[in-house]
Amino acid sequence: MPSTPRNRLGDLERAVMDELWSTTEAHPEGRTVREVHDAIGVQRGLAYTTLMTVLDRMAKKDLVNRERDGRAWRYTPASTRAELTSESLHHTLGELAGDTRRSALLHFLDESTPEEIDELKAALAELESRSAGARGGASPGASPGAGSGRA
Amino acid sequence: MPSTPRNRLGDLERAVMDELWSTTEAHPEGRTVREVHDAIGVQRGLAYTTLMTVLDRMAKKDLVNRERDGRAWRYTPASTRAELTSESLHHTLGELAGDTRRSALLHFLDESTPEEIDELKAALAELESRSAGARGGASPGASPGAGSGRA
DNA sequence: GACACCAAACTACCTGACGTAGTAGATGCT
DNA sequence: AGCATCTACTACGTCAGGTAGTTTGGTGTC
Repeated sequence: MPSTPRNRLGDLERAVMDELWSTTEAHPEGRTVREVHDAIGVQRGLAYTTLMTVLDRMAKKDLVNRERDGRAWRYTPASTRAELTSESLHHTLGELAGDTRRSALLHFLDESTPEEIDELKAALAELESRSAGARGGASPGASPGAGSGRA
Repeated sequence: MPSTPRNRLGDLERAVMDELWSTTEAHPEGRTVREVHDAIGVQRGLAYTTLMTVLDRMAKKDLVNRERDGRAWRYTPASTRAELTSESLHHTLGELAGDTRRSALLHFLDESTPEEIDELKAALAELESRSAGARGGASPGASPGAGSGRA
């Protein structure tokens, strides 16, 4: 479990997570500092050590995991983007009492696009069909088709 | 419109908003620094000027509005708790691509309590009944009775 | 009118997080 | 041994937030 807040990421931290997330399929073993630096640091004119420090801090915050690979570390995201987002949503809503939460949700939906609302409905339906399926013979683990494939 | 990010509040800022929110009905005119200090500053051992500074900053960030009352200012929340929460939710989800967002929502729902899910469904229903009502007059009865209970 | 009081304005300091990076030490390869 | 590369440690600037002191100006009072 996270040992430190790990809420709102900084800009570079966010960029690092994006980089790690977007390459987890291609590099399940994780990425080294060098690779991350090449991917996002060079174009920003950042020093190698900057990425090293940032990744080190992120590991301490349990935003990423790391594993030795020879003399280097390989970093992997500790959570998926979806998980982290979900966490953030819960965090935001968690401080509210039930009735206020209802009101906040209403506001939220009120300012959502039809697409977003459809996504939400789809997720709700998915959840329901899953729990319905669980009564007969569950197939856990398998995430929905949408999953992680990013643009 | 907000001139500054106004996302994530600090602890004291949050406490101040809570205080303002929880007393808007009793004090629609808003509260003075003195009152806020008495309400939440004294028990924390904070100086009067601390609350003054914090409220001043919050006004500059458009988190609160203020209005003269004799020589003092009266502070009122610039948004309801629900609005600010909704804003935060949008902000969190706004950075995601459609498919990732769906996945995030699914995760979110997955870790939500049945009550929370019911609240969400109620909000969705409320939204729908409202737009239906706009068309020709369905029965908007929907939610109100549901989860709210506590103070 | 002088004075005390109070609120506001201004200024300052500390701390923690983040972005940034240099230097030193360890390790492995040739 | 020499060199490259990686990690560890340290440091610094900046910004936001929490904290509070000092100064200024208005108001009521005697």
